[in-house]
Amino acid sequence: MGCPGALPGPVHLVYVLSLGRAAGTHGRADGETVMDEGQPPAPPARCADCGIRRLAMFRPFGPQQLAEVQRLRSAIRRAPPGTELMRHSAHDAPLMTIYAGWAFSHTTSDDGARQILDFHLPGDLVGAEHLAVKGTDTLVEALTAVSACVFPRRKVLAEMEHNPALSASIAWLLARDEAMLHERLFSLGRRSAEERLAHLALELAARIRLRRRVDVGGPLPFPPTHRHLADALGLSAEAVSRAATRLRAHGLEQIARGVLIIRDPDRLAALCGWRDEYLVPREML
Amino acid sequence: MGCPGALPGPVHLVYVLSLGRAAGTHGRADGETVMDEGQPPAPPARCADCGIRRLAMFRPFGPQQLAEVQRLRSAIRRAPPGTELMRHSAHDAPLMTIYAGWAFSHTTSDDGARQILDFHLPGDLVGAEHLAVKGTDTLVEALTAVSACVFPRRKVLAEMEHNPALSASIAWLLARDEAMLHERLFSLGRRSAEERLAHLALELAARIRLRRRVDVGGPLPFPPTHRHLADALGLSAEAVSRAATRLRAHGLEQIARGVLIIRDPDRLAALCGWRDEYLVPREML
DNA sequence: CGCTATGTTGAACAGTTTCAAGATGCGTGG
DNA sequence: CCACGCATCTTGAAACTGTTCAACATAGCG
Repeated sequence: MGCPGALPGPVHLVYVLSLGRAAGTHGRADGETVMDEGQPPAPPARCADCGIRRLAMFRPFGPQQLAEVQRLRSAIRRAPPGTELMRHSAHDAPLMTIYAGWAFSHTTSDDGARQILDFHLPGDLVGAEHLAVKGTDTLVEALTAVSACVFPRRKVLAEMEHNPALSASIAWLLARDEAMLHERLFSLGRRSAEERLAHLALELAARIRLRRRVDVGGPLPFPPTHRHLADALGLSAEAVSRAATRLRAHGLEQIARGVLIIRDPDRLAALCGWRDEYLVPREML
Repeated sequence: MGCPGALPGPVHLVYVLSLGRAAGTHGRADGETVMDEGQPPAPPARCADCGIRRLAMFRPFGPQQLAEVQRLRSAIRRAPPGTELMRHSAHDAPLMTIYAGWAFSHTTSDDGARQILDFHLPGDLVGAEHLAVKGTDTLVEALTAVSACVFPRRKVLAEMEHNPALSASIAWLLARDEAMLHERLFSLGRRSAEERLAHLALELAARIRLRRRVDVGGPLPFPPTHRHLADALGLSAEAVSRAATRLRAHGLEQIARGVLIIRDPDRLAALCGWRDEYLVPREML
């Protein structure tokens, strides 16, 4: 999905993560919409040209499968921060793959409590969990300016019926999601505020690095505010602030102005019981 | 998986959920192991005879696909309560479908804190999330006496490559899991002890009823202890006890001696913001 | 330059944990 | 059938972690 496939190799995606320059947008397919509400770079017209495709989170796709996937794409969407990208309770909520920028899914209860369920980075497939069940009013919102490919639910389901590679790929991504959710569940259930923050920072750092394949110790783009982190971690924004202050004071990590710096990965990992196996793909056969 | 397929219809599965009489176990396929460590009823030899197959949580399977799935099964396992059924970190952790009894997955940190990630009821596929990524030391333990079908990971992966129905079915089950995890995440992040317990009780009651298709208001089998509930909800056993006492006093629900009674579904649902859409299958096309 | 969103810090409060003691229930063996 | 023993559940009181409310600081943006 979202132009999956191909083998890993040297990729320059820094511009995608940091919202730098825009990519070319010529030669669209028939019937494709481009909703241009923001400034992030739009994905290329042909999936084969898509840098995202090479990222580690996709299973290899052959050229003909890639072409089939590209036919499923119904639109390209660009949107500024804060835009509601998707409402899963809607009858025909589509699937999306983030091409550039960050988004997040969340649920809000009647009394206004918000729980962020996941952050979405470039290359992530969003909404696959709602292929099967209608979720409970989950919203996807752009955290930064975002560009994404849109795939209609019905088309994807129809294609899955006779395209094992697509089904397997989606199953694969869902499995990875589930592993991440298990870790998050452990955080909310059994870790202290400080440990939760440390763990989330390490997870997002690992996910960013899987995409960039560079700069292991350096500053990483990190758009979420304390409020976002609090709503993801089941805390108040004040608790996040205090936890962040303590981690910074101990020289472990630093979050400021949209940038995350992991200063002492080993002590951080020891603090929160971090292990990275759950993000690393398993050999499939 | 675990004999999926077929359309809903009148089914008598009370015995499976309550661990009553055993089913016949003749005519096994070649090379199939039967590990008999306990007393629960074993699944039938032929997937086509499997009552579980008819349950709502599976997508329809044709007869030939059913036969293919049956060929993947490597063993049948019966085990008493407390048995470690599976260790996901193991190199070749298999997949399992529960046929009778309850199980649960959990992770335990170095300092002994346990987080239960999910409960598994008859018909549930366990371990699919580890097809793609090696989880972080997740263990599956029998909560009651359990019988289950075992499928080797490699065989399933190989079959998925060219069997879209299987891939789609697994994607479907993973999607349902993810929706449940989202709800659980909301619980741990944003609900009080009382609300968490109410919500979990409603969810498990709904899942039991999806299998039994009977007895909507009556007593339901409910094996988890306060300790299990606490570890699933991110609470202490004492907090669960206090929450349960309050819910009972208000005439909302009652948990005692392995039996759950939902006394006032409407007020319970209002209390915790329960909605059932996330368990109900969406029309696929 | 000033507005607004975000981050920081303090103090009172609340919900949950922890520790502890006792009650209840259930299976086992006499 | 009853007595014992162990696991589970219940209840109380103190301690703790995080929440809430409030004031202020800082940064980014028009």
